[in-house]
Amino acid sequence: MRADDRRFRVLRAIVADYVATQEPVGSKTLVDRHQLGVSSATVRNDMAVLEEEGYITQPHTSAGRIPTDKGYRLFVDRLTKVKPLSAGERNAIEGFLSKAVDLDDVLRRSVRLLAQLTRQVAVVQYPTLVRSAVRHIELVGLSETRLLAVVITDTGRVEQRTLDLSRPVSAEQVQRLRMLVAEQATGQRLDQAAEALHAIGDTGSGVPVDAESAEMAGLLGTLLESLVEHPDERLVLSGTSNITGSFADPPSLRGVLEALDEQVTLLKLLAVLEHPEAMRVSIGQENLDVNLSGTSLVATGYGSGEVLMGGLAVVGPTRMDYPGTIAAVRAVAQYVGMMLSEN
Amino acid sequence: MRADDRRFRVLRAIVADYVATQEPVGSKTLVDRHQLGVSSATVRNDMAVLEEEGYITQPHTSAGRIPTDKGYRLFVDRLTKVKPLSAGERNAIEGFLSKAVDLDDVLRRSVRLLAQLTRQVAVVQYPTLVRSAVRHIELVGLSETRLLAVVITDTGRVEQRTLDLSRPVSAEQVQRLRMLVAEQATGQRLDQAAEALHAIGDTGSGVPVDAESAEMAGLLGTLLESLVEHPDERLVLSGTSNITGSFADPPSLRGVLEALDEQVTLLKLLAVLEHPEAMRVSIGQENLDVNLSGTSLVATGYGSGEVLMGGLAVVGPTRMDYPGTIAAVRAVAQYVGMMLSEN
DNA sequence: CTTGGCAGACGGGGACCGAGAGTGCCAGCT
DNA sequence: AGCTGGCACTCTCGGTCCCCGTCTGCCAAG
Repeated sequence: MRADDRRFRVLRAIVADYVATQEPVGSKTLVDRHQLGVSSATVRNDMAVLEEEGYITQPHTSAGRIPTDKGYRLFVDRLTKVKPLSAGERNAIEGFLSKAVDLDDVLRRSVRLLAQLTRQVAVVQYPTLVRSAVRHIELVGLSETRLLAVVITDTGRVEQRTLDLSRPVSAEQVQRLRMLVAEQATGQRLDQAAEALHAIGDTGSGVPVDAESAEMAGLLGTLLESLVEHPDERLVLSGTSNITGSFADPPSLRGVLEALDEQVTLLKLLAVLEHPEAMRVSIGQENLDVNLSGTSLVATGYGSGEVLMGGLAVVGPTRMDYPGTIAAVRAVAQYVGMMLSEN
Repeated sequence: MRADDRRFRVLRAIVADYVATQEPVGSKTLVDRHQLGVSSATVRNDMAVLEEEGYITQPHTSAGRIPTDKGYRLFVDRLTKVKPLSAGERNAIEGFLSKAVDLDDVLRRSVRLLAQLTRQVAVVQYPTLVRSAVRHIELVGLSETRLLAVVITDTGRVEQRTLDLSRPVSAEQVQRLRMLVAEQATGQRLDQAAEALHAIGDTGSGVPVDAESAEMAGLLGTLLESLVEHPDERLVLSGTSNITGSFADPPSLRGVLEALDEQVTLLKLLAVLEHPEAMRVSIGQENLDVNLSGTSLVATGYGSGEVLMGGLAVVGPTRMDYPGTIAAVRAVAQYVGMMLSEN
């Protein structure tokens, strides 16, 4: 398999050169710039094979080769050592993030930082509330059938959701419910509180309540569950201007910006993450959205310990510095996780 | 002043044509497309005068003329009738916005709508909390010297701010403060509550408190004031992809995106608004930011009645349909104001 | 299996040119 | 005095042509 091995080295060299120069790379420049130990003719043969196997392609006859999505995929899959960030960079990250005063600030600083480090577009998802305990739940009647629930956790996070009720409730009922909820949920972990609220109304719960309150308590319980399970569907974006250089072609640039504006696609891509440590690279056509067929997404989760709190990603052209981006994404994710756990 | 009058009509025609076609407009096409009642030669003379006065310019010798910033300024200042939106459009706005379930949703739908209506970039600022009453204030100790204050208003808005204390406080002190604040502030309008909190510690307030609590109450008071006075410094953006067409030139496009990313500039531009009805158009170089020297900003405030709650704007190329944009911005601002007042 | 050599293909860039659009100016008309 | 038609001039834009350089594929020899 020595020949196969060399072919992979050729592919790697092509990726490296193309990422650096943004220009199709030919056999001669390849042997000049990398120590491949063979002549350009040999490289040409290897390139012919690589092309036949679909790893590289030429934009037009008699131009150099550029990697295909499949080529990048192989390159990324075989990445062994992710070059760690320099001590200076790590210090810069820590210094910049530690100045954050609240959740919004942490997230905004993180995306910004990530965008600057990678010179691409960065995205961070608002975190979930796993493991937090309920400090207070406030209920506000918006209309006869709409209730706003505000949940404050002991970690200082605040979440609000609207509740749609099946039948109208009176102000007194809301007031009673408020007391009931305070009694049952305060101090508990979110999931426990959810359970407790569901239990109300069940026979033998020991808490005497009317039917409406029981229903609403149930709704609240489900709401708490959804707070725990479903990550917030908000995203923070930064560095949009960085991709102007990467997509000179106006229509494709427009497409990318549209996709970023939509957010739906991004949320879907981030939703597949299941573990904070998981690093997912999605290249070109692998993204479902046609608008993103020219981009790659480097995504990972963040959280405290094993618990996934949210996702974080970098979006850039398929022609990007994967090792560098992966390193930056991972590092920032780790710091964000730390910042959010230690509170 | 008949000649002067005609010259203005020529300028108006140039603006109209240039906005429509995006191409420099010459004297002949001008007389063809508009009923100016004079020959092209006369128009040429007028154009020469307009150019000398700085209202129009030619990109290069023997091309048509395009309006300068000064030209747009005159055009906008002399705008009398803002064409009202069609009934269909108004219905569409109302229908789309009325589906919103909470504040975030209202704002997101508004920007989105505005971006679609104008085919440009839309910005909305989070609203202030004027006139709201305090339903609940929750305090969470983050560290010995940091306190998170969460304010819930009767309108269902939730705001959180961090408080930096000059000396460490104990959990019991925070607990005592919580009771105190609940007693003094709940149910009051924000500004009244702020006053009440400041009054604590003053001689003769009748409320016996220790020095630390008094200090913290004071801090809370100032915090409430700042909630009332300073608009939230968050913005929601939409329609970024729309400007790719308007700025074919990559570097200038990048500049605009950078400015939008920064937000600081936008916040400054929105900060000058003082009244919900005020409509402010800032053209080209009038924007302080060099990155925005090719764009115009059409901004207005929104709120309930006389009270300004926040700003709302459209950013686009100086070559934009001012009457249409102004109409759309005004209409959306009115609806947003309504949505946020009626809650 | 590798290498050097060679012919062939093809895009990019520069030079050239003609068409078209637009201007400025002037003389004449009202 | 102001408007108009005419005319000469200027300049950009788009198309064509052609050459240069680069890169490939293939082949025969090591």
